[in-house]
Amino acid sequence: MRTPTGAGQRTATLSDVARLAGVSIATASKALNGRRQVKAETRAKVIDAAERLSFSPNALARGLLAGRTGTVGLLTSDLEGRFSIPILMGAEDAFGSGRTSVFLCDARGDAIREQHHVRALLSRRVDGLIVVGARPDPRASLGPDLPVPVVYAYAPSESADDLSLVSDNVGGGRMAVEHLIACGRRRIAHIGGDPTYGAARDRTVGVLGALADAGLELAGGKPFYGTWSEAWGRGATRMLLEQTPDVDAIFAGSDQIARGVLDALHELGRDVPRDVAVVGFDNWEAMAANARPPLTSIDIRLEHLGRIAAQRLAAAIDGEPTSGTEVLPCRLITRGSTAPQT
Amino acid sequence: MRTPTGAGQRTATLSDVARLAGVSIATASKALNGRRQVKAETRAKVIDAAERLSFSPNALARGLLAGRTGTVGLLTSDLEGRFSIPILMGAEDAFGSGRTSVFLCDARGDAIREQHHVRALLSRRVDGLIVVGARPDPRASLGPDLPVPVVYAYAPSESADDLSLVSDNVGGGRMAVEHLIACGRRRIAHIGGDPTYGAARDRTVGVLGALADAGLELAGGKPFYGTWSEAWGRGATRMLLEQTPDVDAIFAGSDQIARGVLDALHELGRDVPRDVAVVGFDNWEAMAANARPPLTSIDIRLEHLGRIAAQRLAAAIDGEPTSGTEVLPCRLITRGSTAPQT
DNA sequence: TTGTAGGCGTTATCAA
DNA sequence: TTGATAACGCCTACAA
Repeated sequence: MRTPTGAGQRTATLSDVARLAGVSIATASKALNGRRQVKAETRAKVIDAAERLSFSPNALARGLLAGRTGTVGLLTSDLEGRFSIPILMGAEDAFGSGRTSVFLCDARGDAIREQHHVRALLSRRVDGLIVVGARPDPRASLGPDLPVPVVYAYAPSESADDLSLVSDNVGGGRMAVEHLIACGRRRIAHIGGDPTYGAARDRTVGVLGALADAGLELAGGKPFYGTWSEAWGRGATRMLLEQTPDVDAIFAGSDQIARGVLDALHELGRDVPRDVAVVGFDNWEAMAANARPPLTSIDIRLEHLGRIAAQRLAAAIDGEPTSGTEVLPCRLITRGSTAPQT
Repeated sequence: MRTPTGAGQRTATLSDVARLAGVSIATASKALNGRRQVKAETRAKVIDAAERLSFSPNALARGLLAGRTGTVGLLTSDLEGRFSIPILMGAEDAFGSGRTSVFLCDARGDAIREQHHVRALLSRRVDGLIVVGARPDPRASLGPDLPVPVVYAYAPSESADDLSLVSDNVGGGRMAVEHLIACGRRRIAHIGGDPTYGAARDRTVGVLGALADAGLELAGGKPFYGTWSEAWGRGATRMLLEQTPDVDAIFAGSDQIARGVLDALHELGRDVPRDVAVVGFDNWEAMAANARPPLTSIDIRLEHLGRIAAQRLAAAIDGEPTSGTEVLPCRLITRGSTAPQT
């Protein structure tokens, strides 16, 4: 039976349960919340009644009283969700089985919309906020005056008073090159992404560090910067091979760039990984795993980032705030595009 | 100044505002809510006080009273968010500026977890639910007894009593083939995805319909089914061209498959679009726009789907429920992989 | 035009 | 062991 509102049965309240069980509201509450000041028999009666009415406590009323809602806001600006979704999933995981739910709001890179969402979330009395930036560069802080703790993930806050969690792009770049060196490569080039991104420059820093440690120089003489696209990966590769034909490895600034690199190498008749090894960045499964050959890539572990963000936020909500920027390590995922040189 | 909890200032309540403005709580409420039974001067005083305290009404208290929370649950099972994120964005759009916020929960294809999330959402007293399935095949209904309206998007409910919104896969397949015919192609083949997906089979139905209308037959004699992967696109294309070398168009069941098709055609020395035109499905921007040449694709308009879902849900919440399955049309996005034959 | 009072559904305190 | 009662923050009759 449906009511005219399109909804099923009206939700039962605690007083319905109490009435059905023949006890007071207070007793029903205690019974359901596992308080021990209630006779086992009574408790059973109440629980039975609650089940029969499929009672579910009103979190609003509860939150009103407790001053906590078990609710967290995730504010993103990442249109496609490529970054925020894994972060969200990690966060959901860490918050554990349903004690905390997540409001996801997309500001679409618009400051006005962001303010708007912040207000909406605060009026819903979220216990805290996770802010995921549109790109991994520092972004404006939401300010120090919010009534709830905030964790910035992926993109750090510009303010050192905030807590920010970011991926270790320097370490990631280093890791890629160290892997290539371990595979026996010596003529290693780097085709980076958009140089206006700090992440692109950081990765280069790692690249140069690892090369220096091994007493090597960057093949091609300098990093190549362009855009985060396959087209750039193709173009840069052609340019690179023309001027430096003896390259035996290319570290690409993203998996999309790497796809372009693979394409161009294929066209130029270079075998991957025999002639040239390739490493990507992001470990974007759909891109990396379906490449030919499958692409070795640096995984920035966004789910892990989300998990840590949730942990830090939970700690802050419980009165143990932290601040500063935490840099989380990347991870190498080895696939067919690199292989030890025999 | 930070309190020890890591949070900024405590949030002001209506009574704080009232006290600062020197009026009663009731008057403050009326003033802020635009009731006209209040002197302009008083109203100004109250509004000023509210701003000074950066007062924001407690949505919990409000919802408790009103029986509505301005909150909706979006329950997905789509690990990567490729489908649910656009749907979410469309829904957010339609719900408009912040009157309604969306809880996003990912059940990860696990029925237990889904039940769990449903309970959590209901206890938070969401006004309604949008359920996005993991794949576009019918899925189990959440049941008729929920206290709030539900809209199934992308994957329909198995129950006709529910309201479901799905993409028109038959129409999409037809649209792809009609476009190819309009481009002057006559030897059109279809490389589909996983045949256990109703969507894969539906697209074929559309293909065959369009061909029949034009008095054509499917090149290759039958649709090729496999998996939703680039590798399958490559393999199937080789197989197809071996047995039917005169193919002049391929409609792929997904953009990933289409990428594989393009790859294989390139290797086999067939020019796209001159020798063979290619159409994909999904209009997955990252895949389609970066393909070489850029891929014409059928867009299933997920944001639009989300927008309609939100509208239907809002209507149901306002007491105008609907049921049955609504089939939403696709859209053709033309790019370089098809072109009128000259 | 303003203020008083009751109630939304819970939980916690205290008395019975 | 149980039950009455007072919050939580807001809105809305109704009374002043």
